[in-house]
Amino acid sequence: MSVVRIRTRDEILRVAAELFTRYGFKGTSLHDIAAEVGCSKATLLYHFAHKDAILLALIEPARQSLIDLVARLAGVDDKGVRDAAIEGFVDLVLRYRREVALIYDVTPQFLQEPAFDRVRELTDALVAGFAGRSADLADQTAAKVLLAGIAAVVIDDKRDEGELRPALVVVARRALIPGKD
Amino acid sequence: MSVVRIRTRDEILRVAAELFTRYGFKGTSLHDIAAEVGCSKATLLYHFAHKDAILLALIEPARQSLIDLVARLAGVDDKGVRDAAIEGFVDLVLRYRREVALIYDVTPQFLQEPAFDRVRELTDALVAGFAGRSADLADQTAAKVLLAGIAAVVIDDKRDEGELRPALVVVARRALIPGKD
DNA sequence: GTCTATACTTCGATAGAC
DNA sequence: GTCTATCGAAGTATAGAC
Repeated sequence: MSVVRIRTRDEILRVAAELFTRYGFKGTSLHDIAAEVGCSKATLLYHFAHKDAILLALIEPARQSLIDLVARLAGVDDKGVRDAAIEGFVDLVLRYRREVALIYDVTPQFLQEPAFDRVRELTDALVAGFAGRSADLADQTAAKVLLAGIAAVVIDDKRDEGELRPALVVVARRALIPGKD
Repeated sequence: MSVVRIRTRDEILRVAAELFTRYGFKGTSLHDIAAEVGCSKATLLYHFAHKDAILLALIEPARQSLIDLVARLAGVDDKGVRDAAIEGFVDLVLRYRREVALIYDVTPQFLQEPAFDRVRELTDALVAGFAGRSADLADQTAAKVLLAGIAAVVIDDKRDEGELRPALVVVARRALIPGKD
């Protein structure tokens, strides 16, 4: 029945998230996941076409949130877009820390996956937001540095969201607000 | 003879660097390297104990430069350490762009390698330098963001060193110089 | 519709001949 | 120092049980 299907599928995702986070994507075999779930490798591949599809399913919610954020920023005027982008992105990566870590674990290997097709244009839009839609190359470079740096810190730093959030917003504002040095 | 040994070894490194850069570490098999070099897989593994050892040999010069930079920063006083760290790090990653990209390609998988044992303490020393040896958590967070962000941009951005260097130094200074927002 | 058994392919690595 | 042959493990694929 579909209840069982969903249960098994969810259990696979739960176990895979745990093992991918602990041992990395490449460090976790289908055999490992199947053993922990209590099923066979073939059962995994009944629910997911291949190993990659398990990871893509895990990061899908984060990807949707990124799409939503970029859509929201499109409606913000040039004056407010920088702050909206900074706060929106910091909130997003703090909310999806595990997913961000998984994405970093498998890039650049996964960048050619169809599911990643639009990710490049999404991050480009975010960079434009961080740069306040400036055409200046130095502003865009600063935006790229902050975007990648914030994501990396959220993965690596174990402090909780309450401590991390203000520090990340402050450094982004300080680096991206022009005419201060 | 040793001349031949060195020639083959160097050729393996040359080909491996090219293939790793183009297809990624995981996307390049020993078979691929051997075919391009014109030898067998067993010959590769005569010169290098395992596949990982080829990559470690490729990034060794960059690792040595990082050790040198950290040693140099230890002799700089608190007042000048931030600028020295920023300029030293930007120069280093621009000099070893290919190696930095290779490292990012294989982390976090390689972080447990013995050769990476001291890398964590080296980057910690660099973070302290970026933060001007401040004990403030917000300063240290800003330092981590800039360090990771600069490395990521150097990998991703195809502009040459002359264009990139000033933009990177400026954003780091702006973000890390306190009392400006 | 859900799952098992099993076979196929590729990969990193080893053994032993020359 | 280099080769051929082969191993074990991993990801993948499919036929068929229930």
